[in-house]
Amino acid sequence: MNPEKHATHTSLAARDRILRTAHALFYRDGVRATGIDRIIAESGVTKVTFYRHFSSKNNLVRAYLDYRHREWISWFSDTLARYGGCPDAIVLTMEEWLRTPSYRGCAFINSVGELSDALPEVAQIARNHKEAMIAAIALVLPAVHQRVELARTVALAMDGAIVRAQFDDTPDFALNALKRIIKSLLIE
Amino acid sequence: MNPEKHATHTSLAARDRILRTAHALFYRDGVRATGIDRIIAESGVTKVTFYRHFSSKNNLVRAYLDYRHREWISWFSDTLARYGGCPDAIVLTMEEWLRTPSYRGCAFINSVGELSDALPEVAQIARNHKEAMIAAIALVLPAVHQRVELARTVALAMDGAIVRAQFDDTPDFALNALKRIIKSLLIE
DNA sequence: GCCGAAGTAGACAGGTTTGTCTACAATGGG
DNA sequence: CCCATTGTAGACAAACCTGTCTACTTCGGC
Repeated sequence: MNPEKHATHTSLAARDRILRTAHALFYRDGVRATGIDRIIAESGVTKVTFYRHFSSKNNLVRAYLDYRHREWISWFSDTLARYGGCPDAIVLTMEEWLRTPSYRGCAFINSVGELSDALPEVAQIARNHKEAMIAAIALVLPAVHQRVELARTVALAMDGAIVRAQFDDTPDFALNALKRIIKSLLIE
Repeated sequence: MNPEKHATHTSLAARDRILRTAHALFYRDGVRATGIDRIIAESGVTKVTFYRHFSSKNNLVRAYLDYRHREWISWFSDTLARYGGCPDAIVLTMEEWLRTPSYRGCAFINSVGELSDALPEVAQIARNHKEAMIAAIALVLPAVHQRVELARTVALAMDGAIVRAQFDDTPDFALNALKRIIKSLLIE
């Protein structure tokens, strides 16, 4: 009855392949620009298999955003810790991300711009994602009071750097500006 | 020979109606989500008329971004001046924009996310737009040296506020965070 | 008054989109 | 060992996309 419990390893592999392919294509080319047929062909399944796992493209988009959220947040938390879990870790972690060759901005910001009318809950999904990002940031900030409010402000500057690095040739300016803003906020 | 010189007032009206309709729909619903047929129907022209003015959808998109750029920059400069042309005018101008009911974020950030592969020059168009925005900001900042560099940093924070306000219910947090960042940057 | 530019209505081509359908094979747990 | 689940291949429907085409009208400048 419960598909989660009855899923075999082969079915998990098929579902997983679809989700990974969708993630790669949706993130790289955009959700609207990517057709179901393309995802089906590149993940090596058939249409029936696909529609048995995801009853519609919108459901696949929801699964993609959920998958992206979990992957990105765990990568972000781990990388902040790897760089020492101090305020400086923020810019270093961002630098590592923004210099990734496959970097194409924030999947959630991009999806809100693309889908706000077609998939209304995407705004709420984006808010949840940013809230988790803010919580991770707060952990590496000094324990001033209103630490979460400070983390929110830092997160807003990060979003500015994220979109700026998306259309600049190099992320250098975005990273320098972010560093300057964080330093300035922490001096007070 | 020169279509600019031979254009009659009726033809200008038709071209203008198409451009305004395209602007409204592209900005509200996104470029990929808006079909040519819809723009044609809502601007009250026929397909032949449309394709006489814009030889392809991509050309219409370019014209839309150019139109948006000129309109937005002149509104932004005027509004900064209207609020006194001082640093405080930045947040007040942003507040006026972000509280507009039709607010849907920055047309250029949205277009980069949607079209970066389909229309490669959109990244350059976005950079040009932000450069003009930075120049307008610099005019209201105190005449410190490196004023333009300061304006660039302020612009990055504005971009953060722009995307944040796009998926929040109210722009209150984005505006407060922006105010805090600008104040902090100007204290030094 | 003629001619070119710009307008009208609407059919059409060729491609792409999402989603359904039939028919059949493999496989693993009760 | 049987049967539900999951998989395969591929045709199909119905809508939508961009762009072209024919055929006719309106209007302004030379």
